[in-house]
Amino acid sequence: MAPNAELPAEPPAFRLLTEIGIIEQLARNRLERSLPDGIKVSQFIVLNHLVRLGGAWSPVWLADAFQVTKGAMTNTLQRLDKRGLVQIVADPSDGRGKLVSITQAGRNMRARCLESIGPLLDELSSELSTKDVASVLPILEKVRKHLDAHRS
Amino acid sequence: MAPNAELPAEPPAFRLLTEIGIIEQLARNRLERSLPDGIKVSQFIVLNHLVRLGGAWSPVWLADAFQVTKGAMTNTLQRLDKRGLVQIVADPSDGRGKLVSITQAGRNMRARCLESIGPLLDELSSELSTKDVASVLPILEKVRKHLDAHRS
DNA sequence: ACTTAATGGTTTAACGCTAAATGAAATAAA
DNA sequence: TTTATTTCATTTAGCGTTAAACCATTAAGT
Repeated sequence: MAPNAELPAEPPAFRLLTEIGIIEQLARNRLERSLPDGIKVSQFIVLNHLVRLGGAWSPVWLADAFQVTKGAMTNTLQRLDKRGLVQIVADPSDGRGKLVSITQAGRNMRARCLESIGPLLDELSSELSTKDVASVLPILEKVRKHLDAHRS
Repeated sequence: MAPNAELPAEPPAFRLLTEIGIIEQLARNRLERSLPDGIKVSQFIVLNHLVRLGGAWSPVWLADAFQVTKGAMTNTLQRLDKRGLVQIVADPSDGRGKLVSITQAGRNMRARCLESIGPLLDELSSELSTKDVASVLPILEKVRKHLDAHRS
């Protein structure tokens, strides 16, 4: 059974979100297949940011930065900690808080992750012109910032 | 602790996927807050397509169309069926298969869903120019098709 | 016809996520 | 000081997802 060819189009914003949803799913799937040792995208993101930013950060700061709940961040950090990829210590200036930083093993793992996702990024880069990406990114940023600002 | 201002930029394709990931999460969250009766995005998508396409479709066809596994589709269809929003019958021409179609209750629910997500779509539409969306969609489609074609 | 392979759908286990409840510690108010 | 409120982190329950195993049925190969 073939789809009907004469359908009224969905609203543009709807199509945008649909496209984004599908890409997210395909990209996450592809990334997690290529990441080493069962590292998940959420874990890689934390590793990557800890390496890039350097220093020590609280779980709640990380949760806010990556738009996930505290519970999700607790889970991610525990898994990274079990592998020795991050170091988690009590915040000396706040008895409630903790501070998370990268370890050398974490740095090495992040480097391996970068290598493993390289081919995918290269593929996309050759699929898209620099102009393509440059025109898309600001618009997506606008969408993201709007959604971020208006999440009741 | 403030982030370091002098960071080398991530590769463009990386930033693209990051942006898409965050938008997906924010959009899904916002949508599921506004959809009626705890309808999930995955359920709405199935309802919407059944209404738009009409007719009866097999679970495996739906799973392929929406890029989810058969198990995920089984789950979604079972929840829709429990609510009486879809009708599932045995495929008369294939003893293994089933055929899924929308019910009147499903049509009504889909209409309620469209109303409930209207405000979000309107917001995005006013945030983005028609030209914005028109320039973004083809590029995202290119990304999606590439990922779809190259998922080993 | 018989055997083998492929397909349709379900189920299970494992994971990530959210929302909400909890306990501990810091802050504000009285 | 004492009380109330906010914040940090964890835990629990529930949902959606994948991957893999499974059964029933159909299709293909011999």
